[in-house]
Amino acid sequence: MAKQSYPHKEIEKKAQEKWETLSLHVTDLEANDPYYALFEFPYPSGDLHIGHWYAFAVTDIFARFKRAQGKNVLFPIGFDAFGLPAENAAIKNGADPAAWTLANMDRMRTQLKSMGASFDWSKEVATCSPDYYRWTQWLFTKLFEKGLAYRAEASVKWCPKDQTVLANEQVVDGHCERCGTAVIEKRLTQWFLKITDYAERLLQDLEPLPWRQDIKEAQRAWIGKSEGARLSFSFSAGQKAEVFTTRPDTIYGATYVVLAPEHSLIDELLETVPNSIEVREYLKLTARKTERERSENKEKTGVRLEGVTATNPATKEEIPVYVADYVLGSYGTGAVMGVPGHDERDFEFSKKYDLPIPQVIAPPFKQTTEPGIFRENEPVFVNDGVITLVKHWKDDTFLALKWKKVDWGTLLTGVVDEGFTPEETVLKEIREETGYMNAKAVRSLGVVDGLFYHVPKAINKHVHGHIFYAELTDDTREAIDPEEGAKHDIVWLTKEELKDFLTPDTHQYALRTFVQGYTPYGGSGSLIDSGPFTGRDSEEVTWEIAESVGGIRETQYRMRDWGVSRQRYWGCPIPIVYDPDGKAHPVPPEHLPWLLPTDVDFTPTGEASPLASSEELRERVERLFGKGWTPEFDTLDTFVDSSWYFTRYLDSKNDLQFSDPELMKKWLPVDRYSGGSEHTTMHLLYSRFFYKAMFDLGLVPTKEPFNERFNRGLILGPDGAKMSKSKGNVINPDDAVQQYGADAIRVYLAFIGPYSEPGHYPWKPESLASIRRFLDRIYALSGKVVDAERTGSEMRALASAAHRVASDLERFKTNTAVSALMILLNAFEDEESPSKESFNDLLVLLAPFAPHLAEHLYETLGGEGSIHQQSWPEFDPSLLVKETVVIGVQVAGKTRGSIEIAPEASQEEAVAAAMELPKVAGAFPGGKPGKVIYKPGRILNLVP
RNA sequence: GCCGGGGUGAUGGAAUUGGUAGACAUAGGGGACUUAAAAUCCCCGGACGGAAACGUCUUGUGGGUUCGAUUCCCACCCCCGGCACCA
Repeated sequence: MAKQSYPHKEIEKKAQEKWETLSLHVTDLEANDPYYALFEFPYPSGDLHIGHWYAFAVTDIFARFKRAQGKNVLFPIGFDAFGLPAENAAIKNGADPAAWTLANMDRMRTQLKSMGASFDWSKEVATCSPDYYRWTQWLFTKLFEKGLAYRAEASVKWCPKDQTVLANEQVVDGHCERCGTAVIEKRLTQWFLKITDYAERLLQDLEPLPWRQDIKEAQRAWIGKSEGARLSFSFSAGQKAEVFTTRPDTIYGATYVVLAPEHSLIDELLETVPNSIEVREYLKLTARKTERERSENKEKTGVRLEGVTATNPATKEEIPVYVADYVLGSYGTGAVMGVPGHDERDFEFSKKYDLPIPQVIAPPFKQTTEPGIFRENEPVFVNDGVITLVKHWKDDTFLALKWKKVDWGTLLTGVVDEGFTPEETVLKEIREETGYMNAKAVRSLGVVDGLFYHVPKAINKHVHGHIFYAELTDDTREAIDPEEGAKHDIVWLTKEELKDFLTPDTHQYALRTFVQGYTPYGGSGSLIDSGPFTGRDSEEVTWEIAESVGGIRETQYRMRDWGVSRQRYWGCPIPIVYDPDGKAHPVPPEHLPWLLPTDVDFTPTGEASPLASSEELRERVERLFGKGWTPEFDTLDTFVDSSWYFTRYLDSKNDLQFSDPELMKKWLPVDRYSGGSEHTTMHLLYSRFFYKAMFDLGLVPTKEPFNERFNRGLILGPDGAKMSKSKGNVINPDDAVQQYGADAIRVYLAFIGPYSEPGHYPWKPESLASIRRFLDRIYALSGKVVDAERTGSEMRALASAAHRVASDLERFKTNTAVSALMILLNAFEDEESPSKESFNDLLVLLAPFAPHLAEHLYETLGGEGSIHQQSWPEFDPSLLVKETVVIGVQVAGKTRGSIEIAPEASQEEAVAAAMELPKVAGAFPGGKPGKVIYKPGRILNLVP
């Protein structure tokens, strides 16, 4: 039978009108069984692109599925309508930002409706509407009253092209995220929200959320918690500098102190230092650099404050003080102690300025291969030893020992006996073990710890290996103890040969240190030259050491407060006015919404915010508050608008409250929130913070706004590159809808890959065509159905599809859900004449994916109401249990065939069936396998 | 560099969490229908060998645990994402 292509345009239009008439998607917020399915509301750019489709169509599939499952689903939509593009269009074409935005919203509504998504338009919000931003302002004033909003002068990222302040996240590689212009820094008085007060809670409450690891990790990294200690260093000139360190255990290795160029102590110190001109020069230089430039050039720079020293509180040594811009003024205390032996950055700095690099922790190497694997939980014997690189008297080779009983290669080693120094031990060992008598230039290369099991002595050992270098002056040699000589042969090897020859890791370390020089070790281990703590484990005594120098525990966060001021027009006006003394006051609720003035010249001047040009605003303030009062001219970051929109959906028309508390109690937190990965550390973190602040104000019912969170992937152009106008690979969804229909696009996007994992998928027209074919086949099949009893095979196929689709959709694995539908269709096409009843169930399963086609066919077959009011078909679970299963038969783990048996068949039956297979029988001439592993319904493995 | 997530056919991706690897599709090949093409339908579809039955190999690489490993453990290589002078 020839397939006909179904008339998608007609069908889709009709179905959409039907849903509208039935008000099918208006959620009754009072009804039971709430399920809040949320997606990030779009910016009204004016054109619906394929990314929107991916975001909304696939979440719509989920929303429809949840409804079929009996949930009362809220699936709202709105517009994140403030923002730069409207203003840029205004600057460019003289358009009114408000009119431009509203026109775009109109256009997008039409496009959005063509998707056939079940959005509840009755609850639409637009952040630029005074009805909405009135509450953004109200919430801001609440935060202000709670002390969570404050003003401070800060250096901000400034885009010279957009003439605006950028959030840290909007700066990508030192360039403006939007226009790519290099960002500069500027100092302005700004409004900030105290997100740092919530750092710990944002971190703690992240833990139990059912989110993917990568999302949580990104947020954790952004918060950047470090636990450490605040230590105090006294200066020779009488001052004190506090430093923050996460490694107080390395304080015996602190050889200098660094102050950030912004450090408050510097001004005072400048008065006494003899090289103040040089220091001032340096300060000027770094001030001119942006933070970006400072970190771009990783070459460390700094200037010593001549004549000033600090006392290392542990060693009591006087150490130099530097100003260097590798220390940030904005983090910790703006001062650090330099520990070059155990910090990469301090190491670089010390090398450049020729500072000593003492080692205070020995890197440990634990033996993990035979012989001598370190035995955890057994007593450990600690002693000192030496590892010596002995250079040949003439050649550029080194003495190594090739052991006779074991396949080992080592350097010369020895135990440091009571009453001997390591240096003495070196000379002693050279003589005793090799007979060479004249060595010189003994030089220490540091310490390395070896932890291993000493097989002959049957004990765990922890040896502090003092590494030395020595040179033989000549080949004068005496006879050695034959017992010593019997253990190993002496070989002379080059550095390169040693690398292959040396067995223990500790000796490899010794060689590396000799060849490359010392490199800083940032881990833990036993302490060296650390006063009373020498020999102890650095990790164990960290806090003891901190306390011994009067340090106090402290936690630092990398996250900074959220700067929310924007020197732009098209945003929510900050609801603040200043009295004649310049003190900030919140605009009281009766004056909200605090309207965005319209008599504004929004051409950026770079000097003041566009609102400063409004006469009306100035007059308004004087009229309402009195003479001499002035307005705030900045607008809010649009991330503030979007930090609470999901609470407004619940009660979008309320003009007494931002949302109804009872409804919030019922509907929050959002059950499933889907959006783009790009919002992981901005929107998602900001809205969590904002919501928590609201929670503390008693405004919302829970401490977290979102339960599940899913980040979606990206649709690429047909060429596999990111869609962009310049590449000419942009797919216009409107065209695709014309050609294939909305349903085909929806199913295609669901099938492209798992929605639960963000992947990158090229747009493949041939694949879309195949999805359309799939829908056409369903359409064709509808002509074949008959009024008849449903068959067992139909029922089984339906039962497993219903089960599979449901469990896959639950986990957002839309691709396998579609594949289950395809399998179902394949099964139905094999039926002589599928029953109408069964086909109807197929349509219910299809309905979330292809809502228009399913609606049409449902109606054609005489269905009452809408298919989208039908509930998910339920089947007897026994239908999922197959009568027989095909299981693999293995011989010694190798597949040799398969048998079809009842899932509950006994082992005897299974073995008997397997023995029918010639290949299996052939493997057991005796007729009996030695061992049988039988997992009913899974596998039969026969082992000889 | 550090932290996460991954590497499965020509391609997108499956695999009940240790049980016949490659579901479902796409590209490709062959056939049917047709004067022909399109559409549609049927068959093949990891690699190598073989006419075939079949055999050997195969989930980034190398080891290990196990009757059995894509799945668990160790080492290494590569890709993607986040952070990056945060002490």
